[in-house]
Amino acid sequence: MNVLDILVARGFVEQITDAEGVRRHLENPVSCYIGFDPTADSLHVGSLVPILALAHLQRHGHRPIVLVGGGTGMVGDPSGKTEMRKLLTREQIRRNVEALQAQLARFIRFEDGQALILDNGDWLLDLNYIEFLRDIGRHFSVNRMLAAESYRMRLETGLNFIEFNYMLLQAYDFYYLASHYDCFVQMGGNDQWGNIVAGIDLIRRKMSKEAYGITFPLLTTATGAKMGKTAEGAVWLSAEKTSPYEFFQYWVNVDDRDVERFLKLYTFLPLEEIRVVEGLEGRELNACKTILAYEVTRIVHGRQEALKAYEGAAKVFGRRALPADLLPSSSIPRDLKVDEGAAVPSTSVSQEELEPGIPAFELFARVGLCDSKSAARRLIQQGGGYIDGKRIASFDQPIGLTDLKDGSALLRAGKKKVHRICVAG
RNA sequence: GGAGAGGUUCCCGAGUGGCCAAAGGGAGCAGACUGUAAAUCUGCCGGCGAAGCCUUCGGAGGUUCGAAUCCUCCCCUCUCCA
Repeated sequence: MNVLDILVARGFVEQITDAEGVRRHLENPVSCYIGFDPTADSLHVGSLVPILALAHLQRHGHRPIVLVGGGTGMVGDPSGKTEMRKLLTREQIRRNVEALQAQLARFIRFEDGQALILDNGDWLLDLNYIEFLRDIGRHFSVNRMLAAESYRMRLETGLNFIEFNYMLLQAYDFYYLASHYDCFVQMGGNDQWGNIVAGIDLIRRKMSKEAYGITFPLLTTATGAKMGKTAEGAVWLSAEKTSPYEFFQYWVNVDDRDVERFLKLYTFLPLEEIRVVEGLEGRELNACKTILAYEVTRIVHGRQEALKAYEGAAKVFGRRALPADLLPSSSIPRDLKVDEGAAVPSTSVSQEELEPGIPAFELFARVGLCDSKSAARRLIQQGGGYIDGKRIASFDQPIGLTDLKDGSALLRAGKKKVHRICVAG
């Protein structure tokens, strides 16, 4: 089966420059690249679709090229954005590039040249301006660029020259990879369409060769929110920025309507198995969400962490039966025994402090369950503060040794946020 | 460079001397209802133990008993002109 068909079937494809051409091109092992912006020191859930697309490609014998934008990051892509991004310093970009490279290695095998990871800073940073203008710039029609959909929003609010230039740089990247690495396929988010097409045009003019582009849908959740955004901000792939437990919870809490779509996109479970989900409704979907969460967490953080997160959730919210015939390819343990010390965040408090007791609202603020003491007070006054499942009656109720069983207690804010406290030492 | 418009609390956006911690909407949070879902309804939504106090309306000064609101300078954005 052609990878393209798989990508289409799993919902990865929004637009293709030339479906037949791409299919033919992918008959043989080829290279295929996606660029990642080094705007932060970690990727987030939004990057998962491109990453997994490359992983699928690799499974089908193609060679993924991951391009980290150490050069383009200096400029900033205006595509589809309302505002200009802050310019990062070279130093920040260098650090981010390194972090992203390490992260990407978790998803794609780079050994023995099965995949490449490149930094476009290597060829962009030393470009000679005049030469670049004469070689590359002359192939671009400003009229056409101005008409590009990706710039439209910015044409309304304002666009400066450095950003306007971005398209040339990305087109040049594609051309560079085509000529140096024999890579004629670029993929990216749908907002990259204009940049990708620009590269294809450049390759045609400079090399008289055909290149191809595939774009992914820009995902939003069923409620219309951007994928991977929560109140706390982005859901990151790095365990330091978003703990595996939080990450797991993000997926458990997806909207019913998103379950099937996400299983196809974010897991490697076979499509035939996922099809079963279509017939499920209501609470029946909960087991699917658990498996979805487990699978994605496993792909991102590894099996150990995924298990810990699953156990932690089971401990807080109770176990849920997972039918043996539901998504059987998943390696999730279906007879989970909940262990002590599962992945619930915890804080230890000294004996001396617990002796007299700490006012509940202070404790909630201190362990990070609430942003401030005021917020904690409001929470508890509204009946959203619990200790070991019992609602805390007043915000300044002291929490002391007598409230702890076996030296620990489970604090809960609202329905989903929990934190364990235990006696220090 | 010239002319004009504007920068308000997470976002959008009112407010043009005291009644402003600042309308309204969105987001978010809690409660009810549930299924760790959605929708709906109710409450909350700068900080500080409360009365009260402290910090906030691009930045720095100034006028005033009192400023987000008036004045000066500066920074930034947009529109039109060159």
